[in-house]
Amino acid sequence: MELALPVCGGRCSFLRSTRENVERESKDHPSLQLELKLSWSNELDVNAVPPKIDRDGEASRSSSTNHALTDAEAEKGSCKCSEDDDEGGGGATKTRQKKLRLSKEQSCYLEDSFKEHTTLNPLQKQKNAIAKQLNLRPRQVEVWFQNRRARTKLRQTELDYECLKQRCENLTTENQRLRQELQGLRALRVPTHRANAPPTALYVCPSCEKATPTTGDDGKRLGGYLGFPMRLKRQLC
DNA sequence: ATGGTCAACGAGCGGC
DNA sequence: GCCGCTCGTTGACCAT
Repeated sequence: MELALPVCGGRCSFLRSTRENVERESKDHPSLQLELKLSWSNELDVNAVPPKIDRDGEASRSSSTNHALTDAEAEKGSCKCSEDDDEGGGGATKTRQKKLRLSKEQSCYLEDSFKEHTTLNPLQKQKNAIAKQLNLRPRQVEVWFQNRRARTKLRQTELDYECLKQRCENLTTENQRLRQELQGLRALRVPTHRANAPPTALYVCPSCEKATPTTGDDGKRLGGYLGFPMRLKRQLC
């Protein structure tokens, strides 16, 4: 089986490439896919033996997408290719990390943790526990939570925007309808309206959308009588 | 080739 | 001063 070249020359990329290639090769073989799925799904077993890789090409037990550790690396708590970057530290010789995607299993575990709490609890206990569980560095867990919160906020902003946009469109439509209605009523306007009956003003609270009819005096106080039998004003409750 | 996604980072800020 | 956060950005990776 053909293997992709290691991206950063380290074991992690090699393992990642191995897995991706295996998955790619298995696309046309459903039974093999099932086997692989089961194989990948074992990765979270912290008691499992770290993956042994056959450099001749066959992954005897493939690793996670991002960071599978050798025994030594697991003990050190990091599998990163550059050793001088633990916890975001590093000196003048610091080299940039290659950006490697987290595996599905790692992401799922982090998602589950995020569902429970969107922030890591203090004293680094949770962070370290998750990091240990997933064979990641605590810094990676921290960054993942930061980015995840940012994504949540962005999604919410997009949702809010869509919601406001929809409301704006609805109001525009309603405005047009009312204008047309107004034109029709203007054409039918009867003078006795002004003399005998106070005009009805309709106030709609923009927050609760509740419409409240008011007296003519209210209408005058809030903007003056326009001479129309019905008008729409917006005012907070 | 290009645009989207996401891990990673640095700056800046506030709480303790 | 330290720590953890948000925000903006960068760069690797991936799908098209």
